[in-house]
Amino acid sequence: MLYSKLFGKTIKETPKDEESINAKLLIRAGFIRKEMAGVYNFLPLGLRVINKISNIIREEMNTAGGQELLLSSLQKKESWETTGRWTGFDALFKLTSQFEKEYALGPTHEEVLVPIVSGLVSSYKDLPLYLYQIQNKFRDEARAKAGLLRGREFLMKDLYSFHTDEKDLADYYEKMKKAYASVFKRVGLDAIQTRASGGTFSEFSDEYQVICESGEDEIIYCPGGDFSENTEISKVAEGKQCDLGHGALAKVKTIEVGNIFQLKDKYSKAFGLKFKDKIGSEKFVMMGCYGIGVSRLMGTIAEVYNDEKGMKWPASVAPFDAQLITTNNSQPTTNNANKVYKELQRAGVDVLYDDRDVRAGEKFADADLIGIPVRLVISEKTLRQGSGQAQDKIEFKKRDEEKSELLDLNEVIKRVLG
RNA sequence: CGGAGUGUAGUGAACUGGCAUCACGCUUCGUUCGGGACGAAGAGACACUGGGUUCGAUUCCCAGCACUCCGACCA
Repeated sequence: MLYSKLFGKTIKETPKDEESINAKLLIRAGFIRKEMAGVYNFLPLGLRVINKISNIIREEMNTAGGQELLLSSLQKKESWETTGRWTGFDALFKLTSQFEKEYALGPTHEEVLVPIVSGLVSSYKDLPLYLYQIQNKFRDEARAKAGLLRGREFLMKDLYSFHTDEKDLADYYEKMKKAYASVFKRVGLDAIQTRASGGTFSEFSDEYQVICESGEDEIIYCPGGDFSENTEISKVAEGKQCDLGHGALAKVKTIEVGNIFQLKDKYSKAFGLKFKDKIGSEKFVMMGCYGIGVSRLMGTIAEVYNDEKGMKWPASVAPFDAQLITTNNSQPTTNNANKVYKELQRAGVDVLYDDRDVRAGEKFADADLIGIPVRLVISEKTLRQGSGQAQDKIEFKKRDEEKSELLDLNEVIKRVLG
């Protein structure tokens, strides 16, 4: 991609209507634009990150047997009345059409999915079943805040599992824990599995919490990794020694990036979702649900991976693999850079080539702000040795390191893709 | 939803009861060219909305709206 053609610009000043790091940086770097409080638009750079994250989640959900589908955002009132959540779900967006008909804008999808499953599942042979989607959710938050961290419209992955019995649900629940651990690890986050309130469904749920000052949750956890509880439910005191000898339990602020629940038969009962078991008796389907806030995850990564110059994306979710820069517009430099750009693309490197006619300093500053993990520079220096003899090198520098090296194209490709 | 703060050009800021100012960005020209360069010439604003006070309001007052933060809330 040529930078000169990329829709979206970096801005030098930090926007005055944003306080959170994630919103300030992502807006300045040209990833997102605010629509209104709690609602953001994703520009091409931002969408690339969203897609990278989404695809990692897809891979893990598919590995866990999930089938992707896409459910409606506009939902019928009757289903929400069936579950008692038309009035029972505080953050439910309700809208009235020009014909005075009322609808819900989906904050979650049990009310849509369960009736569909109910029509298609009737035997134990149809179970278990794992269905998920990645889709915009709407929640009428009393107060949206912190950029992408708490929005009124946000992207979420929600998977629903359907089982013949509690044992099977519990087994899958454990399997999902592994899938979740894998997702967060792959996107570069250290997410702590945390015991939390089960809401109206069950005694407990498990949350995935990332330690971050700007988070609105608080956990008490063992640094050794064998214990973590949300302080909303925890009765454990900070400073207490870990039972397994890992030291003192600590209290920290966190961002909740995922939450998994055992719904059991709550929605099956509401919608009459039953199946016939092997001996022909009818039973309610047991359910679990498993959510990851995709856009919140992006915001969390922005909160964690940055410095005073800008973003420092983990390679797995970066909008591009590498950013290519020239420091001048002389013919030899430009010709060489054009050639390198093509060869990188041919080798499968997703590269953002800053071909603008601006000074080097501006390109460097923008590259640091955008935060692509690898910066490649082509200049007089890389094309000529100290003795004046011609050479064909590329300066390779990682965003999160200070040192740079002069490398051959092949070595660059190897390092970027490796 | 309670409390506080802020609304002026695409962005960030200033000033003022009497023709609205600056920087960045943008357009054109020239000089520059490894860390947001320099010079010259331009374009760009119903000063959030509505009311009030006043000869005159962007400025003072009231109401509303929007955004941010704190709190409450967050299946």
